[in-house]
Amino acid sequence: MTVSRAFKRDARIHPDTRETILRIADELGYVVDTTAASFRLGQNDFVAVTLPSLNNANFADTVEGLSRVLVTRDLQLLLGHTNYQAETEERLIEQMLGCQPRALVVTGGPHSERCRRLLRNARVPVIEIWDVPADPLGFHVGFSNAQALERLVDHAVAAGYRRLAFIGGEDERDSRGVERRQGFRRALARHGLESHRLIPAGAPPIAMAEGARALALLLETWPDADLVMCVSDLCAFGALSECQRRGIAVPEHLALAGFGNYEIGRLCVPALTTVDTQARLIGERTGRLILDLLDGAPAVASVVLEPRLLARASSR
Amino acid sequence: MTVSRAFKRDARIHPDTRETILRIADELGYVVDTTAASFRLGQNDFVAVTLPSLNNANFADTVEGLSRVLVTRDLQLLLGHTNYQAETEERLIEQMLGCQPRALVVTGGPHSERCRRLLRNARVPVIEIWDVPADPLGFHVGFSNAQALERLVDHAVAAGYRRLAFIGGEDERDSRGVERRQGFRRALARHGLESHRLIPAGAPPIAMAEGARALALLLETWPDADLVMCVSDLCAFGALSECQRRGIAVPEHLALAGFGNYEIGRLCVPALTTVDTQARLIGERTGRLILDLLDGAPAVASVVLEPRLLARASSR
DNA sequence: ATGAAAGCGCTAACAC
DNA sequence: GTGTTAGCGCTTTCAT
Repeated sequence: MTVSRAFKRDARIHPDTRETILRIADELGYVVDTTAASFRLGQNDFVAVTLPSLNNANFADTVEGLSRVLVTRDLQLLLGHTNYQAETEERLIEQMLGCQPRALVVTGGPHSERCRRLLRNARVPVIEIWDVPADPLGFHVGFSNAQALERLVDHAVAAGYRRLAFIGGEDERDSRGVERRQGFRRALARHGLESHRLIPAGAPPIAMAEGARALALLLETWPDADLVMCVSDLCAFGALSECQRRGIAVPEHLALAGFGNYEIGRLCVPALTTVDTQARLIGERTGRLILDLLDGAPAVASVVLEPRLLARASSR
Repeated sequence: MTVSRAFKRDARIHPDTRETILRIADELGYVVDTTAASFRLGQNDFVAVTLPSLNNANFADTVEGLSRVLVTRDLQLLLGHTNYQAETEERLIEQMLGCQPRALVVTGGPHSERCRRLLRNARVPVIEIWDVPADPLGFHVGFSNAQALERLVDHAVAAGYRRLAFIGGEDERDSRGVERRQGFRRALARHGLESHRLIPAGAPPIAMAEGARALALLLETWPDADLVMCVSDLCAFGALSECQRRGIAVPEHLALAGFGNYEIGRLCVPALTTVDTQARLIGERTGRLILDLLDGAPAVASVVLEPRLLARASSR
């Protein structure tokens, strides 16, 4: 017991005793067994986070923001990725819950029924992020993907575009993409415009190559389109690159818009009109929510952020 | 005890009993408490990984490859990032070792003295990746960044380029960048060419914006350069975008080369000459090494991969 | 300031 | 095939 106290910061122990113990521990190469401590305390210092994909700058920004907050309490991130597969997510979440984390942060996706049950019965706070779930499992920090796309459509229609197309969002595994496409259709319907120019982009993750391919498909299918919205900036850049290869002037012949405010959209020529989802802020707010929960402080169950429209040169 | 058996694969238990238990557990949302199991068994299922940055497609590929191998044994990744800061790395590695992982994978960076001591005294295998360390701490899986750059220079010189410049690699916190710059200088010296056209890119992580800024600086400082090599494809794309904004034809007026075979380099116009570092393979080989170590199988201490040169349209 | 006792949830070993 | 027992190393609680 005295040894245990010697290794704690604020324990009542005689300085000499502590010093002796620490010295001997050092000689012996003794280190506190944190697995035993975690077990005894029924919890450890992990905050578990699931992501659809590791290779995504937006999610990386969120994790960065989350990490920045949690590191102030020496909390460790236990990261896992689902590859946009519900079964993988199920396995991952089960494994993570078994680790008894202090909180579980779940990024998007339609969850399997079993997964939803696991999350609902979890003995730790569950925070869904990057979305405003219709049927929340607990806490959530995010924004409305559909509404963000509606804003983008409103802006494009105000700028005079009438024959809008959308690339992506047809694969149910990417629920945020699906929502964006729904927002696209809803907004066009509201404006009394056609919303049938929909191009599939294939299985998530939707990257640049998919955008290039989808643009080629668009030119065949809906050559009359005057603006193409893409499920992400990466996809939009792929489309832009295909325009460049084909000598199609952007935005003169065809306008483009992306989603997510990735760095590529700021740097490419022309720069992409997009929506800033405030990825880092999502992480920071999630982190603060977790700290509030751990402190027993009052915590709002629903944090809804406002994505910001960024009008750039890829559309007029 | 029977419940415990029900959750184990090769336990002697009646199929009906197991089924009943699993069903009820599922209803209850019960999951095995792995902190207790880890404690009881004296070890857990973590493999800890440090990365300089989370927001990097190359590192993400490596983690993806590693994960794909480790998941076959239900090993979990404990991921942490250092933000290219030696002090952050020290804190991170200390915390990770406290978790008693089965192995510790360390990505790059110059380590602090204390950090090196921690790693050397670690009671679990330490694997350095993404480099061929001069003074290995244990195992390593990587490639020679310097040699990869030398190959790239050889190719450029063979193509007729004589006034080569290099962007990045001046900040010691990015040891791989430093190595690449050294390789650049060494190869030029070998060819009897000048190697003084060096442009700083600032603090890591070097992203696209830094590349754009550095290209502007290059045009002021070394306007005679005929080819610019960049510390990464991201940086090179930034430089390319700056060329596009300034109406500089690539590769006719100025040729470009990147590093890392990022997706952007394949899609942009013109596509980037680059080096494929086989990021995913690094992860897979690291995973297999770890499995060998856990199995007590003979494991090679040093895995050196061969980066592949990819000649594309951004240089002739 | 230090020590004694109990128990966290699991699993190896053994009994039936 | 299933149940019983014991104990992993720590920390909380209470006693001294």
